[in-house]
Amino acid sequence: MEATQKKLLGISAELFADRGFSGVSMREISRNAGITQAAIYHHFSSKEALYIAAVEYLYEGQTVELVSMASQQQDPESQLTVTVSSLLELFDKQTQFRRIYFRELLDGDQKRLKLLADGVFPEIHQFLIDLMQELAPHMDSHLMVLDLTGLIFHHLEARKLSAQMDTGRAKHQKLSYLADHIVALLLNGVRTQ
Amino acid sequence: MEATQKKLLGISAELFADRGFSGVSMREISRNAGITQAAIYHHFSSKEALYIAAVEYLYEGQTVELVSMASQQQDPESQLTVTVSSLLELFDKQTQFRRIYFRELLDGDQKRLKLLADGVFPEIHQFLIDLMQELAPHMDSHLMVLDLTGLIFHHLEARKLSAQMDTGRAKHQKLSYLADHIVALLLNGVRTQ
DNA sequence: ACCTCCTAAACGAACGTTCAGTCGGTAGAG
DNA sequence: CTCTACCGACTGAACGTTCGTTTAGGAGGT
Repeated sequence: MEATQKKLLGISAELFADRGFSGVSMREISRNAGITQAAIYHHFSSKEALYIAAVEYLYEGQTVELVSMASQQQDPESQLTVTVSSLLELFDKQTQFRRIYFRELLDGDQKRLKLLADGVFPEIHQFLIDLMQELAPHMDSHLMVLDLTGLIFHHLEARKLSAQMDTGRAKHQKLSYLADHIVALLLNGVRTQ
Repeated sequence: MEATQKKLLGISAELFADRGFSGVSMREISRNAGITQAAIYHHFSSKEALYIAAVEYLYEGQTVELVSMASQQQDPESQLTVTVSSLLELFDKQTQFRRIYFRELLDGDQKRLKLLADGVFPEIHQFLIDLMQELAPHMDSHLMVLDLTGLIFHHLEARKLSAQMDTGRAKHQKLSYLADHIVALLLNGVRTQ
């Protein structure tokens, strides 16, 4: 792939994740990329095409990093612990992916959701299914994936909100504290161990 | 409040929830309200002021409905069951609030998040704290609220995504199935009962 | 005479997109 | 080895449209 094209995809992904499709203009993208607006149309046929390409570009990197985690642990419970804290750390850094995920949930049409479902979810799904199958064969693994992603993504994204609440305390911003809480909830629910 | 003003707020809330701040134009709002664009500025000073007013208008209705639920149940576990399915049903219908919540998580600045934290969360928080305190005094109730809202909101919003997946099945779209799953997870975690 | 609520029309700015043309490189023909 | 034709990558300028907002004024009630 061309250097300019890759640069455009990276910058577009960053801007679109930050402010959404209609919150970013082609002029702004071109300015950040150091080219003219017209040059974008040499590489992508429209703003929508650029957006979709940028989202796909963002999806590509995500699945690979997941597979190599947590499999070295022995018992399932340790694997879950490692998985949760790894996912928290990973998606704490991958802010763009997290935000695009939420934005696509809100605004993605059928076709774009299919892209998300086929391009990203199968791998994370399979990865978690293997774990959950061992840990909790009686649960609906499909829903378990949505539980985990929902808990992790929501906690990460809601930190800004927590910080605004009277009850919000510093520990709630710490990933390790979040991880312990989520693991405890997933393992035992609200019951005392 | 004036009828026109209320109508503007309702229509704005609907459109902004559907397509976001920059995805909706003042012309579109005025067209839907049956007035001219200029008339909006008689009631609201700017697009942003209208957006904020619409969001506040959307927040107002939410907290009241919560309080009257689930308190008639006896044991804490039944209360949780009723609460989860009530929240699922409520926010399944309140699509606008759900979408605005996610949008504000993504795009809300400090001031607007404070609005959300102070205007909506304290009530739902207190409501759930009372329940959780009884059910699980050893857990962090602040995080429990985020667990619950995260699980419920994410499951509801992710149904569109589930439908696109190979593993997506009809039962995953049923609220009662979701409710049973969430309650089971919250009560026991992944462990077999 | 004044206020509230509204319309018609227009403002400049920003939008996505297009178009003609330039520039460096490269390949085929002589 | 040079001329020429062509290529992809890009610029500068403009297209028509839509944007948020403003202005001047009118209708109706008090």
